[in-house]
Amino acid sequence: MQDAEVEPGRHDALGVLDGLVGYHLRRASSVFASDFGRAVGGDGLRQVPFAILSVIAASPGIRQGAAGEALGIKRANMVVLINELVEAGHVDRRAAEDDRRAIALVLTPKGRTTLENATARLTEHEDELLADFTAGERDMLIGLIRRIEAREQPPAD
Amino acid sequence: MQDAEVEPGRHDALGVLDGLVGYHLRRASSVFASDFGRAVGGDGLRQVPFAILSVIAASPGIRQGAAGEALGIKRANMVVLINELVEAGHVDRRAAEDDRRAIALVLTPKGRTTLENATARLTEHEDELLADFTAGERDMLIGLIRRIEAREQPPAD
DNA sequence: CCGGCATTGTTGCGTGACATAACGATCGCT
DNA sequence: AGCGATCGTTATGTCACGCAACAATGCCGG
Repeated sequence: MQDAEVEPGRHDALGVLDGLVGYHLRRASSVFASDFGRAVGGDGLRQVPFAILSVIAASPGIRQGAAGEALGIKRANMVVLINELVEAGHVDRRAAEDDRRAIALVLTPKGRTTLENATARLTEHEDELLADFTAGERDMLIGLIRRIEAREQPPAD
Repeated sequence: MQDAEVEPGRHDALGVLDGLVGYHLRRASSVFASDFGRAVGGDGLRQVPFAILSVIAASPGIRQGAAGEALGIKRANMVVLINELVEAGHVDRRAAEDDRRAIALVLTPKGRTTLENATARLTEHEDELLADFTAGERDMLIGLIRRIEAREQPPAD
């Protein structure tokens, strides 16, 4: 047995932090965030706007509030984000048919191609980042993470 | 086989987003972040400062820069964070012995108890959040996430 | 020994992703 | 008709970053 403080280098000296799932989740998430930037950041597309495009594509005509809810984004913050996407020509605001307060969101053709291009480059980057994962490990990972997401708690009201 | 768009409710209609590991990582990380707030947020302790306390406890006398590096925090941002911790009486700045530019960080007794209390409440909360995970699944999860962290890329310089 | 260069902490500023509170317009229900 | 809930909006604040420039100090080659 050697002295305990000999080699702190390998997996760092994080202390109790190293045993907490939350910390590792945070770091891993930031790794993917940086990679997102390398993949599509050059086009000025950020994570949240990309997520919004994806949701709208999956449910054309979705209400602004519903889109935000699916992504855990507050209505107040959606406004600015949708403004951006409209000004960028990726999204059209349309009046909802049955509710004059609401706004229905649809992708423009440009928005659709932007989403497709970004998705292609993004999956490519993810494959690279997860190169040493087997398909089974990758599914396992997504499965475990989804179970965590399911435990999300409402903000107490 | 039913129509594909029948029930978007259950696991949401996220579109391509649902297949991307990065997105799920982000959401799961935010679930833990909220839980962190519920666990120790009342004491005004945030994730990053807590992480710093943990690193200092693991390596007393560590340089400010080295502590930041272990956590992926830029030196510029460490200044404010350490200021906070010093003002809160959790950390002492000491002059490094061998380098008059550097600063050696140590926990105060108050900092140590704060760290211990937070750690206790935190692991408690994590156990709750991961209640339906077996020990094996939990280890599996941490293992997979750590492999992602290892793929972190330097900021190009 | 001394002049250039890297490193340490620091300051200032910008940004992205949130939160919270208050408001007008509209809807639904009684 | 009236009242509360809901939808989008505006304003404002916070947290966790990022980058650029700087003084003080350390290191090293000539």
